[in-house]
Amino acid sequence: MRLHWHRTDLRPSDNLALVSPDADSILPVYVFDPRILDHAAPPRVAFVLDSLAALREWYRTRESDLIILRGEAPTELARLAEATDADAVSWAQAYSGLGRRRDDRVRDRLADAGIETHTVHDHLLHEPGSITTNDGDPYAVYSYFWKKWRDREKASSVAAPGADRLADAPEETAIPTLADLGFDDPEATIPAGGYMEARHCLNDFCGDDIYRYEDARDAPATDATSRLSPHLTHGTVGIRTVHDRVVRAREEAPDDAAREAVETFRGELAWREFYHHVLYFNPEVVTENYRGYEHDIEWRDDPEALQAWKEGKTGYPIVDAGMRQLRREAYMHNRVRMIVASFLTKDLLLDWREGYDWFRRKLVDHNPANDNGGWQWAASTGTDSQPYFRIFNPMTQGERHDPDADYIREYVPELGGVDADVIHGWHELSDAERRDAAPDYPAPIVDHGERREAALTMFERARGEAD
DNA sequence: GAGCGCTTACT
DNA sequence: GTAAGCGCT
Repeated sequence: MRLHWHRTDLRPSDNLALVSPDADSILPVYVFDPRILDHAAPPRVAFVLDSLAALREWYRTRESDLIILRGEAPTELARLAEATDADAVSWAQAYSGLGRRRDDRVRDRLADAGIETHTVHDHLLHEPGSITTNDGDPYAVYSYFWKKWRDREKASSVAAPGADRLADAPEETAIPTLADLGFDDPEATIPAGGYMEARHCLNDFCGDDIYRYEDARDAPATDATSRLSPHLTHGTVGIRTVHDRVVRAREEAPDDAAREAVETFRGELAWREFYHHVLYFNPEVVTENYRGYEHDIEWRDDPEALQAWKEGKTGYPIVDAGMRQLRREAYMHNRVRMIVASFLTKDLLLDWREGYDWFRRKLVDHNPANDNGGWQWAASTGTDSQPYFRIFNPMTQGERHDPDADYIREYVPELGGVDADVIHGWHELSDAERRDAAPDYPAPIVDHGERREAALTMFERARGEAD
């Protein structure tokens, strides 16, 4: 008998370890480890609890059960393995430094007890090290990575294990509540978790919105995105299942433009894999700049500006709408994530780590690979060597991507009755005009033009080009 | 076959 | 500005 340790693979089907032929029967287990929970936050834990309930139900209808444990993973898994006479424990390979260190401790502890461990690469279509430059190095530029990733053969999804492969549970265990785990209720409404919900998301998206993804993905008011990100982060859907369904959508595409749109979405799956590879080969990026500068970047220390950003009260409507969406839904449209990240680092001149930490606490889909990759891209400390210094103009971005200001008005009620042209020109109004239009919405807390120059100077100094 | 200069493109 | 490919040595 083998234990399967579920972590970010909260699904029964398209789960490689559950169908690998090396065990006659499998007993599934999930562990709430305080060392890992230290880095978690209410939105993600709430999503996990929801997903665990669905997964446990799947096992229970097959006369097995998901064992839920609390405590340090090495100790708990060794104890359960001994109690159930399991001779092995399997899990899906982790790619973050924290996850790999934890898994090393588990592997050592189990080896001491004479228990085998099996790890499988399950989270990515192409594991780290399998897509490299012609010299064999990991890529630091996405576009070259994409060219190789795009054309490489992908594995197909696998079925769920048959009931005959599942072991009887020795005891019934309870799923804890958020309060049991020491978390407050999230302030946001958390999207439903679970493998069924993930399937719905995937099928909804691939039946319709995927064909206009190219044109509509950057319009947050339309939101023609997949909403799959929490499911991919927590593994309520398998990546092979997603890719198979996307390829089917491409085959069923009505025309070339629709086929292109599907390919654009496939590019987003490649970004996810690219950033996982980057994190795997550079685990320190969660706290350090990927790109070295000659001197430290002299980020400002401005707690009030940081607080205004977190609360969505910067006086830049598109930024504030995004930050309010985050608090309300534990989610933010991806285009707006780029805008608020650029604003934090290039307008408020605050360290990307502050933004990354807030996202880590608030996003239901946070994972260190994608989130860190996105933050360091916005902060100009990451991969991609850019020919120009990237600074988003928050007004232009708002006008271009939310022209009717529908997204802004949805999330910023103070601007509810205000015309789009007034909203997009908010920075140009006099105090009296602003009071007149929306008395409860703040004036811009910084001047974008001034801060743009200050950002350029800050990075010139870091490069050692100015004093 | 590594080491170079040249070219190309960077969401 | 710089990573990566390419062709040449």
